[in-house]
Amino acid sequence: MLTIGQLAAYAGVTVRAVRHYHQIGLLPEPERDASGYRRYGAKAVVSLIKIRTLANAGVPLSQIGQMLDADASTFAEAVQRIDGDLRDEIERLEISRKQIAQLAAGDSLALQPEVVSYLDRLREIGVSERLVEGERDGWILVSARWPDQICEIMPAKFAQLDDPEFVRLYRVLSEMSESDADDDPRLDEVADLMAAGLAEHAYASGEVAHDGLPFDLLDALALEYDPRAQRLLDRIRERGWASWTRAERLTEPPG
Amino acid sequence: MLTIGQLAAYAGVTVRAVRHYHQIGLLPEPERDASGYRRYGAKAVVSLIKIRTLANAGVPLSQIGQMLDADASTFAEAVQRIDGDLRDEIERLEISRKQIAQLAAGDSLALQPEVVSYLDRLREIGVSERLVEGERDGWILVSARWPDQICEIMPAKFAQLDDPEFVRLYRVLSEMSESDADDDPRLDEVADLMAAGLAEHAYASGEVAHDGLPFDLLDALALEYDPRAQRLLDRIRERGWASWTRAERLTEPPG
DNA sequence: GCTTGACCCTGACGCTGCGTCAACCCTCCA
DNA sequence: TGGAGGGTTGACGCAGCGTCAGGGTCAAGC
Repeated sequence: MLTIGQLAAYAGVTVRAVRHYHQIGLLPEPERDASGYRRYGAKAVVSLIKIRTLANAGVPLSQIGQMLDADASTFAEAVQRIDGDLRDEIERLEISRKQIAQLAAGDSLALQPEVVSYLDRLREIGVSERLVEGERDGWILVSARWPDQICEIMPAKFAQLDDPEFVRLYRVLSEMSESDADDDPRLDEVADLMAAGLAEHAYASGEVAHDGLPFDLLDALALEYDPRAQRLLDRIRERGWASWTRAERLTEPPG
Repeated sequence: MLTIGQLAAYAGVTVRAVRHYHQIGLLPEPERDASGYRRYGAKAVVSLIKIRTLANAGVPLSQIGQMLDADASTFAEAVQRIDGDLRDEIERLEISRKQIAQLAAGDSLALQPEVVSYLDRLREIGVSERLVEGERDGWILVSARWPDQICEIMPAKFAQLDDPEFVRLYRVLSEMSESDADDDPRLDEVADLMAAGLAEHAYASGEVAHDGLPFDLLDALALEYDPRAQRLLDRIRERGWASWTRAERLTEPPG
């Protein structure tokens, strides 16, 4: 007769594992000797080895019991099912690996490569790191909800980079965000540039751009990054636009 | 301001998950409104999306916090580590799949194919299902501890199948195990056949066969399957052998 | 003003397969 | 006889939430 330690050693498992199998009813509790020790026979060793064989093959403990006393076809069925589960799990992990491989650079976190290179272009034209981070978070919001629209939106954004007025807009915004001044004299210039950009964009896209995008959230994000953005938002609204993120008119343009 | 439900919906996670991230300190607790509801701003949405991006990539929650405020090289390092973990996990599952693929037939549970075909051969020569099951469990014990020796042992076992005396031995054993008789007249014949087989085997292998094999366990297994085996064991010992499973002499043969 | 349904809150257990104490008992060997 | 190295039960811990239970709140319709 074997003690639990000998049994476990024979099957190559821990004592704790054996006791666990008892607890969940997978391995029957054996007789006890006078001092309360469990005493095992050879059949227990065989049972334990069978259990471990299935467990090593990825069968959940909860199903091993049924499988051990199933007929051949039921067994084969269960094997099929478990193999399918394993396949799914492997697939999930493969996807994870692909995803993590895309996380090489910091910016690419949750962003498509087009957006990453757009952000790099912003840096090249002299936009401050702070403003770029704000842009990045905005794009994270957009691409989280409308990942498919990103590739439709980006070409227009890249085109803007060739527009000297757009470049100037971003540079001035950069400087303003770096300064500590509460009320910057360049606010009106920036608002004019923005309004012009919005008008152009509205013309280009026929004012039907991207319904359902999280504009409120984008505005809120900007305000959280810099509360002074409220002043700019007010100026934009004075010029008849709903927000800088939205080519949508509140009022018709004069004339 | 967003409620927890809106936040969760935006990031595509459950409310429970968000609360969990609060609990483990991954996402900071936001302000509460007058009625105690959590109120979130846009930055929380961004944070949550970043968290989910890493989590979906297989990063453990416990490491996401550090990764989010790590510099590029630390981040890349962590990515490497996690990718390695994922690879290991996938490999483990692949092995599981291979193992489970080998469990197609019932007998092959924990047994190499050689053994399975040996058992099939036993069936072919008319050995009862009961005895085959006993053999099978014996081989499970042997191959659990000495899987590498199986391929050394099996050829000799297959050779025995061509020996008419061996075949007769197994057939008689079969019949005896099926009967209910407590004391079978054929015991002596069987013991003689066994002793002869053991002598042959001892000669063939030079009496040095397979030290450390679980002979006691094999004997015990047989006795558990059929306590009447004890009588047979006694007869074998009378003939000078330690056990039927062991080509080892207790006493020198007469003459 | 009252109900209804959809949210929100905290607290707690459940799942998987054991690892790892804690606190105590039993056996064997020097 | 004492200490090492077994054994016993009981309990918490792990990851990442799901899922109650037992409340309070909000907006809307009657």
